Amino acid sequence: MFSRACEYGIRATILIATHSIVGERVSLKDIARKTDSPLAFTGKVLQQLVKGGIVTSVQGVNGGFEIGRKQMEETRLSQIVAAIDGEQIFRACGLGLQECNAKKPCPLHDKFASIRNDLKTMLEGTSILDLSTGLKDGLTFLQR
Amino acid sequence: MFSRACEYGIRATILIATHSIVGERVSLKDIARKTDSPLAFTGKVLQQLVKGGIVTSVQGVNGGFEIGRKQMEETRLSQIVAAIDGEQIFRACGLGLQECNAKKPCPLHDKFASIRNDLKTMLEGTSILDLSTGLKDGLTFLQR
DNA sequence: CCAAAACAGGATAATTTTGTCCTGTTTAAA
DNA sequence: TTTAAACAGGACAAAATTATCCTGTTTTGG
Repeated sequence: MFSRACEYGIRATILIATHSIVGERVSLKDIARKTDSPLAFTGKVLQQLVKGGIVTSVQGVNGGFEIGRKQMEETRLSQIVAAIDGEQIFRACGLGLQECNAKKPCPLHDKFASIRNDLKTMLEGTSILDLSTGLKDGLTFLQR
Repeated sequence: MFSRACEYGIRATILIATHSIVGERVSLKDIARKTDSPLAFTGKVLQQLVKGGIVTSVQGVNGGFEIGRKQMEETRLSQIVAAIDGEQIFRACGLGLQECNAKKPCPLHDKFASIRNDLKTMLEGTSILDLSTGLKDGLTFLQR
């Protein structure tokens, strides 16, 4: 569904948020360890998220990644996905046709568009904060 | 969503069905042309579909691919996807965790499972014949 | 029988994705 | 001021996916 890079990015962002909630920064090293992700590669993904304005990075000793309270409330999962995988997943034809629309639909168009739209709605309706609270309370997990 | 290979496979199968409905076979050459797919690669995908029992191939002059009436009624889109991309898409965690379930869910588990299940239901409820009739009647398309 | 059409399948190549390594810069603390 | 922690980013490597090429086998029609 999502690329590896995107999965790592979402996991990293959720972890960062749970730390930011209690006023802490997280280092890439800790992110990689706590989300079971390859360190250097996750670093690249985080660079994309910083550029995309999803999370903030602080260099130097005691640096790391963080995300503001308002940001975690307002940022939607759809934005993380878009920042890493692009908008393709929200628009693309299920059968890979470049020009597939209501006027000239592929055989799966209607049924696929319905699912794709449900996915879009779900991703747009889910904030980083939504995903982080369960993790912070030990109800959800980011490993294995 | 689906791999390229899978998209080609679905498009090929639908095209084969529209020809089989009127008692014709289609050659790989025609399939590639009419579905805008790379010939040799599509050939490989079709080999998988033949092995998977989705379509039948006939060698020699006047050979090609075909699919029986009963097969096209009974075969579900989910089976094509499974034959090429595997069952991953029906089971996998949205965040890529290997062990994500109701007992130990990722933060997105419930919301993602719901969408994934809708997709599964849709694919299992759609037959090759369903997809082929619109194409045969000129209401849907497989190119561009 | 022979030629040509057509699928099967191995080998190889190109591209994309995933992943690692190394060097540089920033920054706080000792 | 020096050191070490930590992110940034370029270069490179590995793996997976996508795509092509070529040879072989099957089969029908002339």
